[in-house]
Amino acid sequence: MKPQVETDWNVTQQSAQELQTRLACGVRLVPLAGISERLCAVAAAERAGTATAVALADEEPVVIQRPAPRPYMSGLFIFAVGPAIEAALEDIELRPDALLCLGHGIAHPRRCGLATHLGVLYDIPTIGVADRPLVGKYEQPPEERGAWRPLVLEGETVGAAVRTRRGTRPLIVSPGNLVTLDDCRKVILAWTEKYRWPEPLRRVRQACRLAGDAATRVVRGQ
DNA sequence: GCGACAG
DNA sequence: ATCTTGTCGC
Repeated sequence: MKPQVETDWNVTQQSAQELQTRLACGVRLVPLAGISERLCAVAAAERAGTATAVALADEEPVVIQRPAPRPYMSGLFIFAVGPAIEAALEDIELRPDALLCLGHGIAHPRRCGLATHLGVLYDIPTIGVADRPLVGKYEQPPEERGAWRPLVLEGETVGAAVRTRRGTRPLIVSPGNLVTLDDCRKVILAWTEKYRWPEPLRRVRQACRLAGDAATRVVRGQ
């Protein structure tokens, strides 16, 4: 799949932030049509100037590495890994019903985290899932799987802390684009069983870490 | 002003 | 993310 818009990833911090503010206006938090059978999970990371992106729609994950336009910065995650993600998604032939993204959606200082950014670029439903909040506050949900509490930023609910498994910290989910917060909770629980992370995200996270570590060893010359 | 700060 | 320490489930 290809984005609707061509992006210049080599931009200054200020224009990157301005782009985020602009893209946030294009977000539509409407209910996901039907049950999303065909999901695509996406994970990315930057290390030592190299961005690694992994996309998984079928059995085999697509692993891509590209030079990072800029180092990772909190709040500007996608500007470190954008080219790698675009390359990985280009190898996904069949357009998925939704993108499950490692990172935040609207739970972001400018309401435009990685999941939201991708959702607007590709005009596709996206859900952001993260280990912890970037911004916002939540109360601890009960221990039962499925329990949740809203993630509140500036008086607005921008996501949810969802207990996907007993005895583990909740995951932070937020709408990216073309989904509701209810959709996010529903999808995350539907794809979680034994582990804290939804299975597709578990796989792309692991593949991303393995590939990233390997690339770092090459850079170091080991 | 200072700390916090997705991967 | 990565590292370290402590706890818990199999």
